[in-house]
Amino acid sequence: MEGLRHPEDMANLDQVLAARAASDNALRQGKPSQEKPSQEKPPAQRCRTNSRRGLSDPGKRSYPPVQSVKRALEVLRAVNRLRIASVTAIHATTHLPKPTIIRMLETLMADGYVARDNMFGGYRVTCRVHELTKGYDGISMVIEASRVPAIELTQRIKWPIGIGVLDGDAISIQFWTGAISPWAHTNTVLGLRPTLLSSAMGRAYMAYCPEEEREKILACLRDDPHHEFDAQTEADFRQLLSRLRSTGKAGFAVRDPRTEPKQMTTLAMPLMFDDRVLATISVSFYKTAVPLQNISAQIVAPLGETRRKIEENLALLMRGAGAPPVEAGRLPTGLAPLSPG
Amino acid sequence: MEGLRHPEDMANLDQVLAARAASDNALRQGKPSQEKPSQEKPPAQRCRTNSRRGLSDPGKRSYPPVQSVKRALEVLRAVNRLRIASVTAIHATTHLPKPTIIRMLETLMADGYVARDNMFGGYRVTCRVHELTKGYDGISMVIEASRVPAIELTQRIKWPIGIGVLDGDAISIQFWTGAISPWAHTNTVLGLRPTLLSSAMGRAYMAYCPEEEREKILACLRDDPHHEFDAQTEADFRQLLSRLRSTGKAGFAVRDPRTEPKQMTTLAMPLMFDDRVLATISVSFYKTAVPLQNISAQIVAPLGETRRKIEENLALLMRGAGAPPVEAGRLPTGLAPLSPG
DNA sequence: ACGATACGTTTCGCCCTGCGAAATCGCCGC
DNA sequence: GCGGCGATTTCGCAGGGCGAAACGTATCGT
Repeated sequence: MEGLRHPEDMANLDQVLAARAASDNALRQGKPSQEKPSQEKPPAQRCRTNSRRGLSDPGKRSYPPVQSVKRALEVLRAVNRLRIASVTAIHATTHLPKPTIIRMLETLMADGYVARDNMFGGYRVTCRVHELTKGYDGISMVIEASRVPAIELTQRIKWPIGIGVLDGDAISIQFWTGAISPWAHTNTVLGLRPTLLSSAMGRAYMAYCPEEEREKILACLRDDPHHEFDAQTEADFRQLLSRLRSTGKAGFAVRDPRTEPKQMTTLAMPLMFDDRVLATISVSFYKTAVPLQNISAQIVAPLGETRRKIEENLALLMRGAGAPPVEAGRLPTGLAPLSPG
Repeated sequence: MEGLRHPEDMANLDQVLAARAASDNALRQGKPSQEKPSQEKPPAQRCRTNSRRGLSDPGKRSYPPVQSVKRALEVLRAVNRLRIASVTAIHATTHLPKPTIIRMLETLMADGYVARDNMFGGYRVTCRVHELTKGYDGISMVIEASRVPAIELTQRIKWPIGIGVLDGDAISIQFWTGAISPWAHTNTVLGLRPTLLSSAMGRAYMAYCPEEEREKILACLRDDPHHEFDAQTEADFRQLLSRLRSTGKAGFAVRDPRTEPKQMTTLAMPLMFDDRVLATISVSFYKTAVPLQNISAQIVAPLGETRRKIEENLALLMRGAGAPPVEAGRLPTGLAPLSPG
């Protein structure tokens, strides 16, 4: 319930987050998150993508947004809304001057995003627009769904959280809250590719992905000489996985204690939609810092709750993403906004 | 087989069509489509969206494409391809100067299409990009799939073809080849909303749409006092529909002969994907021009063939449109192009 | 630890591109 | 064949966009 309400709301997600950036940074620096007179110019601490520091501060923008680009996107959005769009209709919704609208439409047509002719009497978008969207499903969506809950979890339990997705024969870590964890043990883990066999994330993935996929992956591991994946190893691994699955929906995987860093452990859960594992989420912590009997309460329970929130978000985003081509409303109207009646 | 091979190819569809524009226009004017020395300047006949003339001629562009817009879209496309994109990676694929890339990214971020932070170390697209795509499914896609085959059909049988989609309690005509038919009987039918009960398109839709949808629509017609839809009418209509369905997949609907224009008739088929009717296609012709015994060969057969082509295209486009979030390849790689190894 | 190196970001002044009011053009309906 | 509507084009001005070069801030190797 505290998650996202509606795909539309997602546009605000990062704004919400941005608003939280200050406190994130404060947290990182151990300062109490006291309010500071907002008029006083903050110490101009730019944050770059390659900075280990917290969030990017949304204030300072060296470049003002490029006007023509904003307008073009506005026009493209309008054509999407209108389905079959006339210049006047676009003008009515965007209030841009008509020459500008035509200029943008010409530009969009030149790149093939929009088509026009009198057989349908207006402008429409073409399948080319998918090029502008294709990359969203997958890691981008997972991050969008995970960002807020993962940050909250880190603020709560202090240990860094990671998110990873399947990438070939390994997990690829794509998100990591080490920047706001007081106890991050390393600079970054972004881009690392923990093993499917011995890492917590890999095990969580393999345990909960659909059987068909699991078999295909195992077959690949078997065939690839890079992996020492003999019959015994496979049998042991399969048993590990089935034991994991038998713990039910709330199960979590643990990193093979024989892997580095040995003074830490990692604990992972799958992030699922339907029966697929879209990604996995993990927490890493010093073994000595969390006594064994406290792990359930201090780690597993919060992580499970975070997982639930993320999966809720994912479900909403998936629904919004793969919008059904024909709405199932009462009697759908709006495919044809041109209708004269 | 002669249809579209691959969603990617669709970008060329309109170019292919555009190349055909000249002959379309020639056809319209009854001139033999003789080649004219291409150096000789054609009579500068601009074609506008609201023109009844054939296709828009792709040559003349009063405005050159807006550079910054093209670049911004290029950057957005690159971010989509890269999933998590660094400035350098974008630079490598686009060869745009880095300041330009950053300027565009800032602009895209200002509009919320792109997000950035160091927790995932780069830029990614957000769910907001759906605003740039949303309008494609539905009529835009149907037209994209139908345009070429419908035009070919018109050139072959000469009678005008119409494409319509469900719009509330009627069909809305969204595409019409009257502009290139020598025997178009009226200026335009775009935007007209033929009845579900008595029009050929409406009947074709109702006959072949999923039962659940049909019942819902019939219930709405029953409840809406605007329609005189008494029990007897409904019974007759249901019988008509079931008789239509019983003719199998190749069935076609005919316009109620009591509706105007009475000297013509209209004949329609559904355009289906899976078990849904995405649109309907129709031909209208003078009753006296096509003797009853010739209708099957001169109208139904060519229309059926066209329908098949369009449905093939639709299937390809639908597949490309609703791309599965996780590819089912051997072992999918590429969700994470950042992987260092 | 400390430079070396790589990468992200910003500055700044020139110049050209994009702007939009107004004019033009083509269709439609009368 | 005229008037009105909507699409498209013209054209001269000026502000927006451009990118080489400079500048911080990280990471990496030793």
